[in-house]
Amino acid sequence: MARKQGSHSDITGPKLRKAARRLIAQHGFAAVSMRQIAAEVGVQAGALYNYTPDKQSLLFDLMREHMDELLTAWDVEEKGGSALERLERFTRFHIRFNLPRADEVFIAYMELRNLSPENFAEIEKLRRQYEAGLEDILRAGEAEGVFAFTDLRIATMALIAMLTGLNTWYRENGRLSVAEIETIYWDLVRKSVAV
Amino acid sequence: MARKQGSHSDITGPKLRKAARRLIAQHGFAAVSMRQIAAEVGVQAGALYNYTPDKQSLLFDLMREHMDELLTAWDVEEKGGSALERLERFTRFHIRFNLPRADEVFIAYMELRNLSPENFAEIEKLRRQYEAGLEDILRAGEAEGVFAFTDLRIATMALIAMLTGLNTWYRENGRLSVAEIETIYWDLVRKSVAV
DNA sequence: GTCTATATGAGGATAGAC
DNA sequence: GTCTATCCTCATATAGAC
Repeated sequence: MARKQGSHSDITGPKLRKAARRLIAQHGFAAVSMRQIAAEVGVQAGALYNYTPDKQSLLFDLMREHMDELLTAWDVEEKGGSALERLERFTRFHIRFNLPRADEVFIAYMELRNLSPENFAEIEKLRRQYEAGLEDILRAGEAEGVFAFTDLRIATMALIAMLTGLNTWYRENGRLSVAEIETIYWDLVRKSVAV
Repeated sequence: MARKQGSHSDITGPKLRKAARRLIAQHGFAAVSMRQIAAEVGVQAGALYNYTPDKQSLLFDLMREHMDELLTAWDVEEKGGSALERLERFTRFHIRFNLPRADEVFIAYMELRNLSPENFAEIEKLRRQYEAGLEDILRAGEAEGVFAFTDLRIATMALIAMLTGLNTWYRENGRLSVAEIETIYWDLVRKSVAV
């Protein structure tokens, strides 16, 4: 039961991740120092190395955690049905999942170049997996005859870019609710691949 | 006629901009040092300060030059006509202009946070100008009754995000020509705002 | 215009005391 | 687990010689 005085591993760990996420999203990985992160956590820089072997691992862990959560959440959401239903579900899921995670999404897209080659490959694999989810839906819809597009791969990338772009201008407490935004985007998505 | 030996201002200047553009796009502004840039130019770091007052100005000049070229080029291209013609022209222009400028576009989107507040405001103004070009077209199309969308601002941002996203996956010598890509995207754009 | 040399500071990471 | 102190490297920017 007794816990050593000064032992805060269950507090400092999450605080470290949270501070790193916020600071990296705001200033960029290269521009943020371990000292800055430590200051936000409330410890000295040296103490951070009890929680991460180095700065690179810190970035990698943030990105992998984000991608894992994304894939797991989509796995739960994906429930079959017609291609049209599945595409609507994907559209709304993507918006609902990404909107409250502005920092994570920003980092996942902007800091790829700061990953070591091995770490980059791993994150890239997870991203491909997610893209494959949408690609499957579009392929199914084409087979059903409810979707039409010239190129499957381009349609996939174009839709993801369109939906993710929302994060660059969305601000909480804006003039539209998330539900309204979902519906507006669903209208654009649906028509863009309509027969 | 005579030129002092060792005077290379007309060579080193452009070389500096070119090296900075490439390195910043690859590694990020914060991660690139003046020494790295100088090495690529072929001079010592101190010599760069004959061409730029500081690192921040270097970034700002790159971004402003890019936005100026973009706005000037679109100004030439924009020739009136029906909203449908104008939207097709915008779509093809955006792709044709941005595709060969991967580094510039990347920097323009990724390094905004590394601009000083004043510089940020100026670049942001130019970006808004460009967005307003598309917004005008969509508004005109709605008035003509040839376009339909729920929200003008979202439609504008969604289309720009979709088109610009192309830069993240396009590789020269891929399986599709630029002309083919233009047509494929135009199909997606046209349908997404169709009545 | 470019060089070398340097001022001045900050960076990541580690060692050893508590 | 955290602290202080420190190593070592690298950064931007400037000064003055050529």
